[in-house]
Amino acid sequence: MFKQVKQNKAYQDVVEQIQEAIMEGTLKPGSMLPAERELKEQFGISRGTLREALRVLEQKGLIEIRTGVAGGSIIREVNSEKLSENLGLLIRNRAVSLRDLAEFREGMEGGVAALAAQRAGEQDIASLQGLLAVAQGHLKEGRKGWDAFVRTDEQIHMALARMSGNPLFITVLTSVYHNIHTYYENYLPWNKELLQENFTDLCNIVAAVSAGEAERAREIALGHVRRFNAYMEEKQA
Amino acid sequence: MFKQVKQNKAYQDVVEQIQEAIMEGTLKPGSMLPAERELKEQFGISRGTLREALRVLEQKGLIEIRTGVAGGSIIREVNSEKLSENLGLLIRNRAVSLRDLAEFREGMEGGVAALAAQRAGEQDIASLQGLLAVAQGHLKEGRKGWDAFVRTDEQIHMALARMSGNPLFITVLTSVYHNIHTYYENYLPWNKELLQENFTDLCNIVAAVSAGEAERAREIALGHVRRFNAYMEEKQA
DNA sequence: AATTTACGAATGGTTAAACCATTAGCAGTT
DNA sequence: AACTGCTAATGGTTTAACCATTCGTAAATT
Repeated sequence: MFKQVKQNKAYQDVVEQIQEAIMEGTLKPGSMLPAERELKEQFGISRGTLREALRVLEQKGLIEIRTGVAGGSIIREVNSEKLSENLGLLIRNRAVSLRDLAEFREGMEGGVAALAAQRAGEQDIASLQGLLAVAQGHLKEGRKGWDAFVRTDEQIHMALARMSGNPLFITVLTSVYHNIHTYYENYLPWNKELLQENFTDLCNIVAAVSAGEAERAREIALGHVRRFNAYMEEKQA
Repeated sequence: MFKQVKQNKAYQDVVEQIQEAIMEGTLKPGSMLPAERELKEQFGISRGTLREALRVLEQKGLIEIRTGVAGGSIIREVNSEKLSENLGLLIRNRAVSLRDLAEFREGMEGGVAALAAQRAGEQDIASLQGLLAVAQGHLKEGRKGWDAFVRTDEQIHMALARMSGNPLFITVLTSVYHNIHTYYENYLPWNKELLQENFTDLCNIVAAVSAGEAERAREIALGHVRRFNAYMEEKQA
């Protein structure tokens, strides 16, 4: 008949209050919370309890805590760092496999390329072409340039994500790349043909984006990721 | 010349030790940590410091803390709950627009439907058809069944995500749906034709999934989301 | 015998006051 | 002008005690 009364622990209540204030905009990024000895008075709790609350907020990525005379709790710009960290935990625990990551990427890259094609400005296109040039340079270096090439490849994909203008794509892809990288480094046998093929794909994607051809960009990007994933499956199996 | 010495705070050290033990498998899900008063001795720290560490581990989703005589810190099966929570925070805070959410959904639904078509078993297909029947029932109820229809629609999409077997899709789409729902409820003007059209789409998607036709499922799902988003843009503009 | 009640013990939750460690700014010195 | 050392404010940690919740068990009741 009646609803269970929610018995909040004191520190949870503090976390919620501060989190809501941040979400509402009452507390703005860059501003600081009062000192611990002041805050504990405002909330009417002990310092230990307050510190448990602050640790939680820190772990959520909502505040950063600094020591020293000008130290304290600084409200942070919300970012995807903790999300990425969390994803990394899942991966390490084998809850998310390399295959899962690759599949997920396959689902998103096409859409990202299409959006980028619709929205890229002149500056964006110039920066893409700059990255392509860098990639080509690394490719010419032979084996010792491979690592750098892969990183540049990743940068191009991230640049496309940014041009999509969609913070969700940017955040989620950032996390995926950050975590997929370790797999590549440790397990994937690279070779010259694969890199060359990748480079050609990238050139085609950039060309389609530059021309504003969304559907063509989508198709090429999707094919690019698919081919890459197929290679990976083959080598891993 | 020398590398900066990393001055770990005591609680961080504790977090790392316990986290590593969990990741390595030394501490298995379901097992319990010693009581706080015992643990603090083992680590050689005070109880307050230990509790800060436990709060962090709890916030990471690695342990669950229970009170009472048989209480304590239980090692949890790693799951995506906190990742979802984190994504929700990002969505709320970054003022991710409805359009961003819709675009992102557009990027993923096609791939999800295709994977579901490849992987759905007999039971999965039966449960999809059960959901369709429920949806149809709500549709017949007229206006008062609309809300229920929308919820069922969402359940069908979530079921497809689960059938994709990819924890990333499941996690991310769960967060997206959870957050897009509030928008729909508050801002979107539904009408009978739209719902009917949605229902037809769903039937077609389920048919394609049942037949194991991945590419057809992809196309229909993509078209479905696109048509829906277009309608939304029109009504919001 | 079965059920209910009351209590004890173990565990997490919270408090209080003190002291340690770090750091920005200032005052004095060179 | 540059260096040096002090001061004060802030987070980091410790200690010891008590409160609150919960499970098992023993006693009381039916």
